[in-house]
Amino acid sequence: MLIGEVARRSGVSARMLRHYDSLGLVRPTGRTRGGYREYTADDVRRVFHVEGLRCLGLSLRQIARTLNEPDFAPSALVGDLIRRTEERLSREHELLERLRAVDAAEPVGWRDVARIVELLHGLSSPSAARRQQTVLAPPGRASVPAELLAEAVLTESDPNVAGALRWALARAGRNGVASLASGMASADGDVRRRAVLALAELPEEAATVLLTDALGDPEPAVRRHAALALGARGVTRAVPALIETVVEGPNDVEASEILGTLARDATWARRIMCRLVDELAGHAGDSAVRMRLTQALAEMPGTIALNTLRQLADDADRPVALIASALVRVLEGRLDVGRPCGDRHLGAG
Amino acid sequence: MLIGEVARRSGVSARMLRHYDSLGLVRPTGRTRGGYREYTADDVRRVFHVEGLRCLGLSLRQIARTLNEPDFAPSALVGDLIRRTEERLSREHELLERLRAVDAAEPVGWRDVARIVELLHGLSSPSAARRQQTVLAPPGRASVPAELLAEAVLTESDPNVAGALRWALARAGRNGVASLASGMASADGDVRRRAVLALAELPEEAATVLLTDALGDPEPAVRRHAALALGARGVTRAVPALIETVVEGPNDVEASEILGTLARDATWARRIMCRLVDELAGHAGDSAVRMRLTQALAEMPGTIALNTLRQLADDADRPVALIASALVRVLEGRLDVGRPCGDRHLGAG
DNA sequence: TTGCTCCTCACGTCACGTGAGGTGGC
DNA sequence: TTGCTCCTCACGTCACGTGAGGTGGC
Repeated sequence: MLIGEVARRSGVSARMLRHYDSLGLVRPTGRTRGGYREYTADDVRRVFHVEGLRCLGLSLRQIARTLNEPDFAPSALVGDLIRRTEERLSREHELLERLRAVDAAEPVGWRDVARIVELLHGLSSPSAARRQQTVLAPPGRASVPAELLAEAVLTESDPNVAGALRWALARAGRNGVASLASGMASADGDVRRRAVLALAELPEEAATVLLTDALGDPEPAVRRHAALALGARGVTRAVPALIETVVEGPNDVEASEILGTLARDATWARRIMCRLVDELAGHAGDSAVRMRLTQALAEMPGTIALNTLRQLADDADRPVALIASALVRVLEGRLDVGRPCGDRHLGAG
Repeated sequence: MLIGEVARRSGVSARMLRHYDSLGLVRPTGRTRGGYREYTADDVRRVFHVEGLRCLGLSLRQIARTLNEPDFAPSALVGDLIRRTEERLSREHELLERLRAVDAAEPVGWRDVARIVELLHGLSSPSAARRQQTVLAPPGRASVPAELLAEAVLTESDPNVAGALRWALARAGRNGVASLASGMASADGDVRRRAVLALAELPEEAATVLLTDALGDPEPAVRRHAALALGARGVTRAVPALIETVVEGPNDVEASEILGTLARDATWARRIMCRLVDELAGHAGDSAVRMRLTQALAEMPGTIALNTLRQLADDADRPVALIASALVRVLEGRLDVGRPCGDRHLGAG
């Protein structure tokens, strides 16, 4: 079979078949009197063998080794090819991320493009100080696109840099919410927590909606931060998660204060009181939880928690009783200043 | 600044800086009397600009255009780079899949490797006939690794080829179950359905476990096929899904037969009867559903459904009443042959 | 004078494509 | 004789690395 026919059957160009010949990869068994290469069926099979290995990413040199060195086993080389491919894949992935970030920023000219790349480098620098500086004083004094800030805030582990990112994000307009929304869909609880913390500082309605979804998050910290942010916005759907926050511990003081604010509405005051009393009864054995709940009672507006606290002052749990009686005294003081002339008293303090 | 200093600061090799100079990308503003290149601060800025664009994947030629042609806008080229990167990414991804498939097959020599690649090509051919042939008569007459068959069965849309794949998979040993398990974790309902159909033909205990999990699948077709396979294995946990299958329609005849077999156990006979009667009452308005349930009653062993069917023969729903009375006649015939001499009767038929 | 830096020129990499200039076989 | 296929030789691609052989400035 002449070279053209082999090329047609195998899809390998005649040029490459001559190249294979010169490298010794596939030498046609014979030549015609005119010097034409003549391939046997076996030669053609070799061509297919070579193509098979090439489509695994082996170089022609490596294929030559597989043909000439009988001890050259596949396992090590295949493992190596896998590793290299994974590396290329992750590099290409990062490149794509950069390109998409540039595209999203809608640069006007190439100077803009170069500036965005510099910014991306700064935001993903291994040095926290450099990241911080990039957020606070971006190159070219231009503003950082909100999408980039949102992307960065989702992976930022340094609390100072994260704070700076949230600050900048809140000033960067509404484009960040969409990126934070995709962060909320992450399987990684830390990413969702960072997204919630950033959403907490965005005043937009869309942020409030996402925070409300986050109340059902499997991660307690995510629920907690969502509840605090929503409570501060007066969203009463956060009440159960706020109560949970008081019970669980972290951020309980803040949660108690917010519950106190929400309880300015008479209906909600009743509901919240009811939930707090329920939880007190439900955690009979747990002194720490009951102390936090007791302190939450003291945040209720006016004196609506006074009778409950008086009962708790006689509680069998000593620390709870002590705190409750101290709080009763404070509230009774509040009763005094609550009299018609009370305001003057306070002013005189 | 001399070239070495610029190289150190920018990370670009002196060789490349000379190359940039020769291409006109970054020409140092001056030369010393000795002919040394002298870069100004502005020249160095240009070097960084060029590096920024290079890390987006622009070729040096393209960067030269961005510098020399003021009308050369970023948008089109960036879009093009994104597309090309996505293409490379998907090619690299396919390569990685191939390499992993080869690695998993633990080839002894390079001939083995080439054969597996040929096999992969055959299995992912756009021609269904070619895929079919690859499964039934693999190249080199070697057996196809179970993992590859499992991978292929998860994406195979042609019913004939899928059937051949399941047949081959059932013969290929137990290695396929792990791949099918990852198919069960897919977000794509079609993939999970194909996985269940393949698991149904694997006798291993691990397959039964996965099928049991599939009873809780959100996709009705997945639950249905899992229930049929489990029921056929005598797994009574499939009963609720089998009842659901009778109610929903597709595969109801098969589901009824399996329920009949499971009802040979007296306890389960009672439970299944109870569920069927419940469903009959619960679908008062729906003639089609009630007909399927009535036919399922006829599959109950012996004559345990006879009284229920007699009641249904007087049902207000005409088609249901007609079917029920026909079935009552059949069952009463069964009563006859149930007499001591019945067997002889049957044998004489 | 001794290192060090810089200079230009040029080859090699890798898997090809694309000629130029010439010839064999129907 | 006219197309067609084949031959060899060799340059170009692309972003570099690595010399060779020589020189400038402390």
